[in-house]
Amino acid sequence: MNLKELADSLKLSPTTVSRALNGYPEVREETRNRVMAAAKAANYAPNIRARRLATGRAMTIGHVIPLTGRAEMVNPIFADFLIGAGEVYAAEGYDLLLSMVPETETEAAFRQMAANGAVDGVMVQAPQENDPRIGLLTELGLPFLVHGRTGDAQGYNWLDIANMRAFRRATDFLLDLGHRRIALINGQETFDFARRRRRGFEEALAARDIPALPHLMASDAMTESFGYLTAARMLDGPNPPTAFLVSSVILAIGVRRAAGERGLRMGRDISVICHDDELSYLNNDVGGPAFTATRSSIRAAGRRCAEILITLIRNPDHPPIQELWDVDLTVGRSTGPCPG
Amino acid sequence: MNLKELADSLKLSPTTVSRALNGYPEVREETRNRVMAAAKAANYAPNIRARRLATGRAMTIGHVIPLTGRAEMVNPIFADFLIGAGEVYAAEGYDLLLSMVPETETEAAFRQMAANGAVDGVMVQAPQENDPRIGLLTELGLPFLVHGRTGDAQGYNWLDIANMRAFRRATDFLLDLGHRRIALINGQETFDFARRRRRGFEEALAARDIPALPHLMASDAMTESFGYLTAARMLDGPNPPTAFLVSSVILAIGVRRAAGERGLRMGRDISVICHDDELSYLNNDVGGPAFTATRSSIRAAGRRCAEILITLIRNPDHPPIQELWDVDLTVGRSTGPCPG
DNA sequence: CACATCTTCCAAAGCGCTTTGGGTTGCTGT
DNA sequence: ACAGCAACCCAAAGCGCTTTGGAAGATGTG
Repeated sequence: MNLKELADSLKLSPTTVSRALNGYPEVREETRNRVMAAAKAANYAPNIRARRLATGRAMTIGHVIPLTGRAEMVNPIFADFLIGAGEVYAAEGYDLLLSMVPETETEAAFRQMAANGAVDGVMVQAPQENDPRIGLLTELGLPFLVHGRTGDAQGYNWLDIANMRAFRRATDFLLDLGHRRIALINGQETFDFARRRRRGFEEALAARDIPALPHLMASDAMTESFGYLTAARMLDGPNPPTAFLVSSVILAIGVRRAAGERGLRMGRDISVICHDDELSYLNNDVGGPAFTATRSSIRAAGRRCAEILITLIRNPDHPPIQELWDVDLTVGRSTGPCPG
Repeated sequence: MNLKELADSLKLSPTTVSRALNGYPEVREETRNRVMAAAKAANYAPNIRARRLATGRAMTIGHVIPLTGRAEMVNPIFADFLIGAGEVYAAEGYDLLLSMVPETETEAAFRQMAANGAVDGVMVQAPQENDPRIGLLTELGLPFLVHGRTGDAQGYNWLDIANMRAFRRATDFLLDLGHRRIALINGQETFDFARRRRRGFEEALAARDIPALPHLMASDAMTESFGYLTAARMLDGPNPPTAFLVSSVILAIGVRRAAGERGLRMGRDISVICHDDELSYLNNDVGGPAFTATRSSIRAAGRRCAEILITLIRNPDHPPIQELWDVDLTVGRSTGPCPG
């Protein structure tokens, strides 16, 4: 059943039926009701491919996930972010086009998207230092929003959390508890967020004239095993840390495993603070927070990012939107005074 | 730049340019090369919306994720599955349309998709008992593939792992080690996979005349905290289990936390077997498997599911494809003989 | 009553591609 | 020299919708 058939069955023109269905005013209320009823009865839904061609809008937003071959940076995070964004897209009538491409082909993927009109805008996640995607998308004229930021953070749209401030605060918290040998287990420092976190960490130490110890700093993809192996190595080495600051709950779980195997009790023998993205399947709050954590819901970020991007798509001349979210520090059972 | 302009610039008809670009034989090799070169030089990409309308194919596959409000069942699993499927889609030229809808609206979402022609087929995940989606999609005539299966598993396309066999084998393994009080921490038993796993568990016990103990069986969304709370409750209660069989690594991490807090060493004081989906950020293999586990890569399943679905879309009259994957049991450090 | 103004509807022209159903041209064999 | 046949190319008709630019009829105005 298409528009023409529906119109014929109603003895109306396709024009009128289209207008009735889309809420235009030039149609009598009674006619509109007739049309609506007939459409519903016939289980009619306008062909979305034809509509997209006719309107010139794709009503689709693209998320391009670069596949790196290693544990995808995106993986632990992107599911929740996607769900948050997807909720908003659905509510606003946008489709979500998810594109997995080898990292080397992301530029081609974006060029393709811009040229073939598959999407009205794209979401950019996990920017790296001087991320080429930002310049490229600007050049292509495709509306985009960056979750995170990089470079001077000027002239493009982004939403980010205050990573540096969060990690500075977390470090101060550990220092106040008397810890001096604090380890940092970070995400890959090609990513901007990880660099900022490290800087927050280092600044807090520097402010108290405490040297950052290279053997107590590590960074890589945020997997449980990386957290485990790193913590194990540090704990077994000379001058082991008394506290860990780690960039995700997943890493923290690895740290907990290493500590547990060595008979170290978290919050007593050893302290751990992590960044908690509030992943739905890793709730840190049941029975009081297990980990002391800087926290910020990645799903909420996804929702807000979607809202902003849709605003930008609807208002092409909108000035850049930049939003910085502050981060809570929640005290849990994984931290305590420095022993000894 | 559109096809007509490109054709004009080449002094050819749109027909010929279209054919040249799409690899049809009725065009001289020399002409084809000229067209290709011009297209590349002009950075031309055919408008995908127009192409979709003209061909009648969406070249898009839909994944509908029902939002339940609680920790989405899909969440821990679906990211890896999606990545696997997405790789194949990208390679085959299909787009992935991801649709998050409140659970109550999934039927409407499918009807919409079928009527408006947004997708050529859909992937169905995590089927429940007598899942209404199967009947609905059959009725709508939309090609679909179920990851998992339900009911009599007849007459529709699915790919599943041998859940029952896996859990029966895992239970036998624990029984052989001398364990008699074995706890089952399962996913929500509205899902078919969880029911099968429970049956495997129960059959193994029944085969040795060991009663299944209701207070040692629990099922809910597979979050870390559910694993933790349940294990804690069981361990603190009367007749605590000496072994746990759990439905995911995430649950197992919760169990490990509960055990750790009680000073119980895994593999010595207590045994744990889990099902390992080989999530990329929860690698169980680093330094030898931490958990004894039944394992099957969810990402590989995603890849294969995508392949099958594409086959079905390309061959509408293909007889049902049903694929059952066997599951390995990997022995790790989390199991040992029953103490005492 | 003539004229302007809404209100309500429609015909037709796109949107940018694919595809059907021919036409030309040049070559072969007789 | 001419029919027969490939090889190569094109005009035009869709695909199913939206949207422009009226037209017809109803209503108000001086």
